[in-house]
Amino acid sequence: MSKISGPSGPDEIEEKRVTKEEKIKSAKTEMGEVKEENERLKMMLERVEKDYHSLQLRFFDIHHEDVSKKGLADSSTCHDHETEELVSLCLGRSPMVPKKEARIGNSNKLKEDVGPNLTLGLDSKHLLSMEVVSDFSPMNSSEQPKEAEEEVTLSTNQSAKVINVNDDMSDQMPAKRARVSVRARCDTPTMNDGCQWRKYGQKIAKRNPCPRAYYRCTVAPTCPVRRQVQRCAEDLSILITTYEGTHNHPLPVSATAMASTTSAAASMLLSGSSTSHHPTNHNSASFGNAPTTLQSGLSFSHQFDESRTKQVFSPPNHASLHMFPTITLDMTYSASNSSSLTQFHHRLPSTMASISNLKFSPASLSCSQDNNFIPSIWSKGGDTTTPPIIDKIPTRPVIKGNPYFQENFYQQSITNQTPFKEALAETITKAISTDPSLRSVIAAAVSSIVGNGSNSGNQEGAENVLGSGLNLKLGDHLQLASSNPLNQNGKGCLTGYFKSLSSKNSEAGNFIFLQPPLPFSFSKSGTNQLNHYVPEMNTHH
DNA sequence: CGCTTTTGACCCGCGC
DNA sequence: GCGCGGGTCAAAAGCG
Repeated sequence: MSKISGPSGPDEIEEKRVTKEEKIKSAKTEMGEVKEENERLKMMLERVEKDYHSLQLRFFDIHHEDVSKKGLADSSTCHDHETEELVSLCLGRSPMVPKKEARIGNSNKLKEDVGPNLTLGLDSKHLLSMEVVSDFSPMNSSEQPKEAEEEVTLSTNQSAKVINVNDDMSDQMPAKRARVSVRARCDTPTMNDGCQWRKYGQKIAKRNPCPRAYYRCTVAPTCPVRRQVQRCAEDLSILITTYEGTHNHPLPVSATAMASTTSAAASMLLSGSSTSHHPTNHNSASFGNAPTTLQSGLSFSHQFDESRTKQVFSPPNHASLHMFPTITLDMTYSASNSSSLTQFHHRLPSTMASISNLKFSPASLSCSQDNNFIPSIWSKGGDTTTPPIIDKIPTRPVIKGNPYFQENFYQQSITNQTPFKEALAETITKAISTDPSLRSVIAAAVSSIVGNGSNSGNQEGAENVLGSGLNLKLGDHLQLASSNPLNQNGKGCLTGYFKSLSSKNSEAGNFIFLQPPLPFSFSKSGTNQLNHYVPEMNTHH
């Protein structure tokens, strides 16, 4: 093998030049292809949006007719609808949207308003699971929520790599699940999220004298979803509900709100690294350790299970089964209650302090015990044990009730005498209007999520999307969130939610996504558990 | 009677 | 190996 030495001859230089040009050419070609692909996707999205709209309009028409009939027939029903309107505001519609538009659906308005943020009821192949894991796994499909649970993709950078933990990481890291913890002020034993839960255990956990109750989803016998409910030791009015797992069954519409919310939150968790560009997140070197704070309001804190706070800053590879990455949705701050904000700041450990930065009450869970402020429509059927709804309006964008909101507004009206609607509109509007950065932050997070989920874990792609300012993508993301098996029935909800948001406030779209949107039914379990959270010391262990 | 809740026992992983 | 703590099981009790 002779080695060519000495200065390159003119031929060689020419050759290099040609090679360079070829490279440039191919790069250009590639770029062109990508652009085309982008265009195609946009077109597709537009098409789907159109379809969605026409369906939605039809729905509104039908619904409106229905409402009108019922309204004429029963004045009490009117009241219900009022409540319904209120709730629908929290769910699918901008708080600013006049009820009539929201309900009846001004078609022109709708068409105009359906911004790129609209989330569509597509059967997204991207499963945005509550499981951290499932988002990145190529194996991940909605048919295999359980398998997804076993996959682990707690990558600090969560970058382009698609990791099938079963193959790649199972040996290194034990199975981890994303947990979504919801903190909300609630005087009742549990927040009613629309699902049916069966209590299977109760324990006194360390560092909290209040017993922790364990529930499993009983909607389907095989559903792996677990829920833990515990009062906050430092403020008994705060109820901490932690969800873990992915429903492997269709959910009642009333349950999709929480599912959407938790899946969205889990998504945030998953997108930890990408959201870490947020100024407050510089310390998020390891996955999920830093609180993700949305400055203008709703904030997520990534952390490990609160009961294991010692591990909060453990390196990711210090993983143990105990280290469930947990994202906390803090709904404890009521916009009308500035003092609670302050208190919360003081109470929280430093790592949590930032999450108290809530400027509105996005809560959407109900305290199941307190039926007083539950829309009468819910209790109409008399059977509070069954999730209302599916049979009535399967994909209803206007949801009947949002107990979470109810809870918060209940509180607000107690303290402020503020009417529900006004309070709702006020809080949401505030949050949205006071901090434009919120939108971008959420968009970033969501984009990264989608990048992970839809682009085969290609975060780069998500960033590109984000960078290109394609709000478009946001809708996708949201839909992704709602396509979680957790909320298989929730597409309409989230979709409507967003749509309305985008319709009235272009900045609101992303925001809502983070809100726990919804309607919840009353479960017997909820009402029977009043005493569970009164610190009972009779628990075992 | 069937379902849910209660609650003591048990299991498992971790740290020492 | 042992103790601790979180989580789950399952028999008994409760409830409608």
